[in-house]
Amino acid sequence: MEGVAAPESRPRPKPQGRPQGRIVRVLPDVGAIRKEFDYVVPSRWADQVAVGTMVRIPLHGRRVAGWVTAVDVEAPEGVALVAITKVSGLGPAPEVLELCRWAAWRWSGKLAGFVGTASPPGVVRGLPPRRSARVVAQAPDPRSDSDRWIADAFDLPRATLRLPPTHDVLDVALAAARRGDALIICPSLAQAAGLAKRLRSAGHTVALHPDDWAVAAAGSTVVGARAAVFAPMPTPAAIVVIDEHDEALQNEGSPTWHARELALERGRRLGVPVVLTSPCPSLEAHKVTPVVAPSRSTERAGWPLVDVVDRRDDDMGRTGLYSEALVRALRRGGRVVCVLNRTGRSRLSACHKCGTLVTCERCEAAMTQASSGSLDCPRCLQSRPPVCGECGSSALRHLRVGVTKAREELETLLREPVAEVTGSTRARDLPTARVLIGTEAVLHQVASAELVAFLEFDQELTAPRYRAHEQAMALIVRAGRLVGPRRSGLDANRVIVQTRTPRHEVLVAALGADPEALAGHERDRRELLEMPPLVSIAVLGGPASPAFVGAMTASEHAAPADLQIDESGDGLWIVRSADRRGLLNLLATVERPPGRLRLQIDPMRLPVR
DNA sequence: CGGACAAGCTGA
DNA sequence: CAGCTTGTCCGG
Repeated sequence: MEGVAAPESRPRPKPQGRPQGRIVRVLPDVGAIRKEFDYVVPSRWADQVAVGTMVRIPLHGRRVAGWVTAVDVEAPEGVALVAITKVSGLGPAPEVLELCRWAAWRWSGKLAGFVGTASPPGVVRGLPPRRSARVVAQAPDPRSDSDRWIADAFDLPRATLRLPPTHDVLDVALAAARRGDALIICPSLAQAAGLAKRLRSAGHTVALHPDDWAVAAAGSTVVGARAAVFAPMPTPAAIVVIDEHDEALQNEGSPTWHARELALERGRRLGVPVVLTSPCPSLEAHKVTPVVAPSRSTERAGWPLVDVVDRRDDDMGRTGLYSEALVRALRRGGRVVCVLNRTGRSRLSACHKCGTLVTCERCEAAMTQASSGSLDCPRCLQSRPPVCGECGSSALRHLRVGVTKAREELETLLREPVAEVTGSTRARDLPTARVLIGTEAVLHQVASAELVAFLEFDQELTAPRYRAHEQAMALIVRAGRLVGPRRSGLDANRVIVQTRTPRHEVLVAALGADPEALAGHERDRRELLEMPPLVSIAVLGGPASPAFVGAMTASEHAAPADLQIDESGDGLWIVRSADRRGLLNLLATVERPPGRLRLQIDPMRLPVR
């Protein structure tokens, strides 16, 4: 990309009648400004500005940062141009800038936000020389026979590789890097750093995004988390998205951009293959790529052993969270991880004496008990000591216990220390106890285990979120990576799932190592319920949303014929259409009313009515 | 975003 | 009506 290359001087036609110098268009790095402005470049810097260059500009009495988005533009009539005050350094190349423009349209976001994500974390004045030693990288893949199907996926313009949970993704990364400079996107930076290290051991020059921005811009394989989809790459040869089903690939805040979709778009524009990997491909991946899978036997071999414990006939009042089958398994040796997706001590309690449900005296919502013991109302944030509101007794029965209480119960049951792992536990100071318990965060913290037990999986299966089934499957996949591939034997590593719905399609698919079966069911359901990806949804919020919805319905711009607008209470509006392009174009063209408007396109979580 | 400027409000 | 607050506009 010329825009990124180190500046070199070459003759340019002198602009006529404008002795001040070249004129460039600049996008200011100021949140609320969507406009671009024209500036003069003093002649001493003329050779240093290209599309993407980061500059400082005077704007309305102050100096702000910005990006050059066009050079040698036609000067606007009747406006006295001001000069840029500084050339700060290199920024995203034109190719990435265009990708940012597309992203701003696709997720109704601000261009400056995306360009900022695509820019280096510090000032980059020049690029390091490209390192070309790739001797080891050219070595043949020792596993090329069994992994032929992986390399073959790169011969398609785009594909989803259904890689079993315990299959090493390094094989895919190597297959990509063998083709040249590869862009490899992982769900987390920690995963990216680990993969980068292993690729380097294999002889590849690897830039870890965003820290090694300049190395990437000079030309190398790039590994990073979701923002790496904007990494500078002069000569990309392939793009890989690892675990495309992982929610971490979508930006949590607004705009809700998704690295999978950006990777597909970037690959299409560059004409390079995009390979998504996942043990349980999302419906989004199914919709836009062919799914390439190994043989059934290879796939089965890469899934964990899953045991489903049917709790329908259990006396749960007596056994609580721990079935007899589970307790037997927990008592066997080895590291054990229990997962219960409820924080605190209890989510629902009743008085032990009078039986009254513990509710908030102000709003009557069920109160939750935190680890500290205090009762908190999740709705109106009232708080009170743990006593019955009716009779004042301090003896409470926990009807839906949280992790804190579950840990105490398990410790009593096993007569050995049980440690609670929370989201804030640092990986290096993981408790040394054999038995760990926590919310799903524990699956991110622990690297391996002999047993992973989901104490109450129905909560995941019935969660009021439209992606609940895919999310539940992703939890089993994650657990499977801790216990490893299936082996025979009574004491083999396994995932245990306690449930009252043992024939649930998620569990059937996990038991049979057959994620495709789940995808079929899920597609039908999403179609019926009009949920993404079969329709596109925009969630509008903020004080300006009623005015915006009004402007949308009154707009003479062609709206999609099936446009559907619903108010969901709490000031949110849900706008739906199966015609995504039409919906996005409408959102982009409707005049923005003054005031704050929050816009989320196809968010991971929808407000449920 | 944040400065400029206008229009509105308060107190004497 | 000065002096201040609040709102709206707009940037090259």
